[in-house]
Formats: sequence, structure tokens, C-alpha cells
Amino acid sequence: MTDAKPMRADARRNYERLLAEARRAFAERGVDASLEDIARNAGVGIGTLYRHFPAREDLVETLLRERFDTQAEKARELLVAEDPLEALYAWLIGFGETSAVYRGLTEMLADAFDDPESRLHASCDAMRDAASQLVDRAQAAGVFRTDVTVQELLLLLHGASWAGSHLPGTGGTERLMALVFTGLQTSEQRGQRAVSAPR
Amino acid sequence: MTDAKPMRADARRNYERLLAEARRAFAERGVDASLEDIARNAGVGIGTLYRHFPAREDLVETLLRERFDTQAEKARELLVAEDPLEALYAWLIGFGETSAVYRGLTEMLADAFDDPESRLHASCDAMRDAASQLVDRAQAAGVFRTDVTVQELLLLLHGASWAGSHLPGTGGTERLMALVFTGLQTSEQRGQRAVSAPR
DNA sequence: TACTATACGGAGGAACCCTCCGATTTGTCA
DNA sequence: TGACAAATCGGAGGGTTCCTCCGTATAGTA
Repeated sequence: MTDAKPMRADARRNYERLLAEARRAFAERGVDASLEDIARNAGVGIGTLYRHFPAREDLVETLLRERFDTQAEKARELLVAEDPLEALYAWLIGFGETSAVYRGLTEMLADAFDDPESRLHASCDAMRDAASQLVDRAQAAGVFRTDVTVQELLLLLHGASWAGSHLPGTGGTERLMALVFTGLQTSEQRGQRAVSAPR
Repeated sequence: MTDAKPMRADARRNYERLLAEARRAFAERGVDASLEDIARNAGVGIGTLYRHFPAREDLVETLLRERFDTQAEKARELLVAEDPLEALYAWLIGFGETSAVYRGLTEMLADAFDDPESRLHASCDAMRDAASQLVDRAQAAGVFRTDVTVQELLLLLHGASWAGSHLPGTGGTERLMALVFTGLQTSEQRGQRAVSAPR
């Protein structure tokens, strides 16, 4: 887990510059942004970019890892929350935001889920495991459908998050996710309370 | 609406060949398939492809138009079906299938929805208008939430369809769409009946 | 058959991907 | 401090795809 060797000063500097520039480019143009542009704007040769990040996925993964870890951590915290349903919902909203940071990320994440070789796969996996316990707890409490797998849940909410980001105005993502979530509670719960009131 | 002038025989022949090859390529490799490959495999020069279809979107649009028209037609038929909720659900399932024919179509369709200049936009619009009446009817009957717009509905189901296609095995799409649909019925309906029983 | 509108097809410039390797820089040790 | 080796840099270059432009070929017509 520890970095085997500390990077040389120039390497570290360029690494940081590339990350900063990639963050900007992906936010502006989506995850398909030109890598040559990123290298140029970071004031670095294209070779340098490829040495630090052999594949586009590595770049995305590095940028997302922090968020993924945060999500996994959040899941652990929410595991002791009072209300299992509220806890799961709160976590999913965060997940939705994470999965919509860059345009085009949706497809990339879904592919990473499918492909164990993918660089993003490991990060996704860790997050999914954390979420899994949250789901188990809600299901055990009888407030969440037991015929839905974690994978289905995440994929579906991911899709809802994506759909929301294509809606005009703000709040679309949370709204659509809430709508979907409603359908996933057990029938008794659905009638009795709303986890969140879509506007 | 009528074709202004009939195409020359060779033009028509190449046009058809390109469509057939594009259908194959998009199905195999998604909507990002190489246009030069398509032209080559159709036994036609790249220039010919671009004359018939100035943009990739034009090619996709031509292939999808038929499906879109079918969907719009189906909406009109279902308008007189006995059960408004069943009718809407049946239509949405068909919509989900249509929106998942080619890998990568999801993003393209969403962009077309947003951009009125897009070649796909007109086709989408016609379909949405047809769906709109189906939704109105279900809402008037008090069985479908009134705080959901047609755009939200289509985008959300489109997302569910996409999510389903990333699930292993078959039937994922219909299953996820059913889950989402459940959450969109009015509370009374949700408790009373299931439109379709997800496995 | 001859003529013209129509259609064909590929050369070519631009953007991007990714690899490879000679040049440069950093950190260290005497 | 100076010199050396390991680490790093950066861009030339080969490949792919996109799209345009225009000289050549062909279908349809009189």
C-alpha cells in the first residue's frame, strides 16, 4: 500500500500538473478530452503523460480514487446510523454525484464494472463491497426489496444519475434518484413514508 | 415529405449497401464504429459515404427513424387500450428496447434531446409527443404521478434501459424498467397491483 | 450515340493515439 | 564541489480516423 519509492522532484511536479490539467479538461470536455491537449496545457511532453498514466483510464482512476475512497468510508460510517433506509438513501445520493462528475464517465464506469482487467475495476469493487453491507442492513430490516442485487442497484442509480444530469436546471439528479429509490423500498414502506420528497 | 427526385440507380444501390453495412457495424461495435470501415466493407469510397450521410448522426438517424416511427404509431394505438397504466408501461418497454439497439446510443440520444439543431432531434420530438398523450391519460386516470414530466420519464427509463443492458444475462432491461416504473405509479396503485412482476 | 447532370472514389491535411529512444535532469556519494 | 548513474523528459514518427475537395466515371435522356 505504501509508495515503494518517492518520486523524483521533477516527476512529482509534472505528475501534479498533469492531474490538475486533466481535471479541468475532463470537466470541460468530458472523459474523451484529448490527451495531447492535456499534456500541452500542462506544459509537458506527451511522452511524460503516457509514462505517468499509460492509459486514459489510469488518469481517470487517479482522479476518482479519492472520491471512491470517500464513498467507501461514508458507507462504513452510515452502517451505524439509526435508520437503515435513510442511511442507504443518503449513501446512494453521494454515489450518484460521484458517478456524474465528468461527462462520458457513465459508460466508462459501466465497462469497468464488467471488465476485471480494468484499472477502474478495483476501485469500483471496494466501493461496491462497502455499499453491499448498507444494502444488506436495509434488507434485513425489511424496508428494502430483497430481490435486487447490489450490482443492479448501483447500475440503476448510476443510470438515474446520468439521466438527471441531462435534465435542464439543477437538482435533476437527486430528484430522479429519489423517484427510483421509491420503487425499491418494500411495499409497506412505500405506502408509509417517503425517504425524501421530490419537489 | 416526398422525396424530391428519385435517386440514380447507382446512388440508390450504394445508399442501401451503406445502410446495411452500418447496421451491422453499429450493432457489433457501437455507434462509434469507424466510418471508413463501413464504407470499405460496403464496397464504396469514403467520399460516397459522406455524400449520402454528411455526419455520423445522419446515418444513425436513418437507421433509427423507422423504429421511432413505429414507436410513435404504437403510442397512438395504445391510446385506446383499456388500461391506461398497462398501456403506458407496454409502450415504455418498447421504448427501452429501441433506445438500446446500439452500444453508445444512449449518450447520442440524450445529446439529441438537448440540441434542437441535431439531426436526431426531430425524430425524438415526434416520438415524445406521441408518448406525452399516453402519459397524460395515465395521469388523468389517477394511476401515475403527476409531478413527473414526459422528458424526465423518458430520460429516466432510457437510463434504466441502458443500465439493464450492462447487466449479465438477459431480461435485465425489462426488469430494471419495471422496478423504476413501480416507483412512478401513484401510491395507491403501488400498493394495489404490480404492472409486471420482476422475477 | 452523344451529352450533361449526377454520382463516384481516393488523395490529402488535420487531429489524435501511443511507442520508442536519444537528450536532459536529479539525487547521491566521494 | 564535481562527476556519475538512474530516473525522467519530450517529441519524432507510424498508425488510425475524420472530413473535404475535385478530377473521373456513369446513368439517364434525347
